[in-house]
Amino acid sequence: MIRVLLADDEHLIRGAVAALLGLEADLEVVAEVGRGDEVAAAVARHDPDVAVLDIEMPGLDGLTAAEELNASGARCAVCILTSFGRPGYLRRAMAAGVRGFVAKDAPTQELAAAIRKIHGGGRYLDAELAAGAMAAGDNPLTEREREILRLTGTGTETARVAALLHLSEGTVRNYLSAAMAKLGESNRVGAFQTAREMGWI
Amino acid sequence: MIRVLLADDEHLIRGAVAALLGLEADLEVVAEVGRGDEVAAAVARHDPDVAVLDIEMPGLDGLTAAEELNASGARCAVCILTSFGRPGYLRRAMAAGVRGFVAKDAPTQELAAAIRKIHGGGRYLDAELAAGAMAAGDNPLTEREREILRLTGTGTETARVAALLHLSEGTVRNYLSAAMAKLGESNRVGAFQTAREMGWI
DNA sequence: CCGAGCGCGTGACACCTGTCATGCCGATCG
DNA sequence: CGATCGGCATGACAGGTGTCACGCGCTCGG
Repeated sequence: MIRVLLADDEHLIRGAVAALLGLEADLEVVAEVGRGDEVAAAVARHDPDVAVLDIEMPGLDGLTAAEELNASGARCAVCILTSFGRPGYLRRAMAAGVRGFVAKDAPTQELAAAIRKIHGGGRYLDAELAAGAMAAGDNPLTEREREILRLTGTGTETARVAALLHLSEGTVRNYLSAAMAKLGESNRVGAFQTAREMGWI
Repeated sequence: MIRVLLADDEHLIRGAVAALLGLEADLEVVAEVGRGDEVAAAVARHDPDVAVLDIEMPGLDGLTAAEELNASGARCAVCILTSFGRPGYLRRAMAAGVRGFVAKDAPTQELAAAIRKIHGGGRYLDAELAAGAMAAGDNPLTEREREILRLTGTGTETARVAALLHLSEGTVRNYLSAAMAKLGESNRVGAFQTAREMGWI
């Protein structure tokens, strides 16, 4: 019996996935959490064999939670289950020691297959996503660029961003310009969108 | 036995929701589709009692599909199941004759409860979402404003937007200015984000 | 009927943005 | 060690952006 922990902020979906896994004779969902920052405690308490983590979650995102588990030397294998097969996500997941990466639009049986595979010590990657990640290459943005892109991407005015980061307005514009050049976009809106699309923010 | 049609573009999630509903003795999933433009044909063929539609789908979004069903006088009741409880979505759904609206982060049992309720001729609305929709009020944007906001929101340069719509650049900027005023934002990025947040685009 | 209101469309002006040249500092490497 | 490269930071300039006043046509309600 493979003991599974499920982390996803959408309660109904979490229950649905639990129902799906419940149909498998060799899988048992032993814990469910709805926030990233509850993952570590739940793993400690229930000692699952496999943790299935969504990425977009309140508190702490699934990738950071996976990094945390890895750093603390947790025994359980981690499988990411996400809507967004963004290249940057896959990279970060691999770097965090994640062994499985499944998209929410993968075939129905794929999650159970991934869980079995990684529980056996193997890895499970969606071929499409892996190819996409290879093609996209590494994240070219620096930390400052990401930070400024994040802020301006939510509609924050340049002046406010500058104030928040204790920078001159010109400097903020310059980071945006650098990000735009790296991303091949001609304005901040496009730069933000493609950076997000790539999972680089 | 209530016959249910399921429409969601995320294959694995669709299967999971089907598994969830399969646990209910009085519900039967008779058809699944992954695209909005396949909903009408599937309804015609399988004659379900209730159609559960996601909003974000390729081909045709769930709200438009619901409008289509309503216009064609289909017998089946429609329940929207979505990640995003945006006020504008709920409004459009109500206008389309949708009788149920459930968020993907609602409690696990809520979907089955909603299906039973609307199959019995009632309505089922998430109280939180309904309150939010009331508070937000109507969509203040005109069609032109929405169109231009959509385009600039994906990074398209003003000049290109103007060319696409056969307008002067000044006119494009003016529509954006109007949208910004209506949304209480001071730049196009913020305007796009809040318009999307509200489900007004 | 006819003014009021609204959506559409435009150009001119002030201001914000994107670009460029420049400098500083720490890390890497022959 | 000195050279080189990459990240951080800034100001000046040109061009794009947000605002405003204005005009056109349509649709209501008085």
